[in-house]
Amino acid sequence: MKKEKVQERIIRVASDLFYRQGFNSTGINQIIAEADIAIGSLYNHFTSKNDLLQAYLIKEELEWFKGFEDHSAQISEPKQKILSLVDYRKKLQKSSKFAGCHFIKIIAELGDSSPVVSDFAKKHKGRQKEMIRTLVSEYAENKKNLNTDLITESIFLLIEGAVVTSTIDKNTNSFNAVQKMIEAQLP
Amino acid sequence: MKKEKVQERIIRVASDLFYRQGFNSTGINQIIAEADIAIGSLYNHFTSKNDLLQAYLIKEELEWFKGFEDHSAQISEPKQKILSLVDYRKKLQKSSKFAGCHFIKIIAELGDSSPVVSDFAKKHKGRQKEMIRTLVSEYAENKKNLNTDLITESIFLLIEGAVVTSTIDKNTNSFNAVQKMIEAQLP
DNA sequence: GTCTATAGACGGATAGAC
DNA sequence: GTCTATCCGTCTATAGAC
Repeated sequence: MKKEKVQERIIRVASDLFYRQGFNSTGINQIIAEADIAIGSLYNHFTSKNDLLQAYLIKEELEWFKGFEDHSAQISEPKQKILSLVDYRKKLQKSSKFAGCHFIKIIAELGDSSPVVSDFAKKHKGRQKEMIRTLVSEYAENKKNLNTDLITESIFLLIEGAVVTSTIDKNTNSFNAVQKMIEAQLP
Repeated sequence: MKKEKVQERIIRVASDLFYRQGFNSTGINQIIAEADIAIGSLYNHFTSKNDLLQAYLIKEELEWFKGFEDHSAQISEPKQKILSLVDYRKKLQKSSKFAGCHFIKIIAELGDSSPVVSDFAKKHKGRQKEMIRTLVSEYAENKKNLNTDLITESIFLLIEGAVVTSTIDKNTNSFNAVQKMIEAQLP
């Protein structure tokens, strides 16, 4: 196992705190304390707290897609892969104790105050939706009369709704309805 | 027109700021400046900033249901009333410049740090869902073979997903898919 | 890289005079 | 109700010594 570099440790600790406590509620002092580094060291690697926020978003973006790839590696059939995506989001919610989606959270906290962050979140969600669209299109290839655009959009919205609902309810019930709806829409 | 009392003005200004900027990003000083009152006056009406947060949530809860009542007053047919709910959420998003759902926002910002707030949001979403359930049940009365529980859950999730998606995308496209899905599920 | 010190602004909240 | 002054803490960020 490779030794974790200082910069990586900073990002890991900061990401964890940003996610669990919120960006505004997390101070520089807490980050350096938990990462066990000096403040000078932090500002040697990052120019500002906002710079750390960028690194956080990039890290979560990469991990999200990498995590799904690993989770669904054994599955090739499109419909099963879509159901595996639902299962992936459910798993993420459970392992984070229902902390919610990183990108929905940061947008809720920052609003439009940071165009860079808004843009990043928008593109991230766009990539998620395109991934679903690809899978739905694959599934629809040898079927007929399937409205792939509407199915894509509704699966995407159902999953997003299930994530926010499970964050509020602190359980995974909402994902079950999503799975049933997908079964109904992909006969 | 009745003259707005000081306490009402404080709540109105604070609510607006909490919603647009976020709770943590809104300071007491900004609230008293925009409400044009003295700080002593604020603490005469509210014991703390958290006390103001409670008042904010209660206000938004009441206004949400009152707003929907007004919006759908002319409509009695259940299916049309559900579609009117979608239209209501769309309208709220447009008029707030896509600032999102008050309750999803505050949960995203505070996480589990305030059980009172978490509980309030959970109950609010529960009331929304029960309202949908009532309408779906009414609709299903003289139909057969409709899974009202699943339809209720999926409509609720679709709407929640559409709200967060429209908040990120800054447009109302997502609501169109919801309306089409409802049409499909309520034949 | 480490440490401590500190700037400078702002946070919530309180007290006293009017 | 208004006003000003102030306490005390925390915030991000910088500077200097080792």
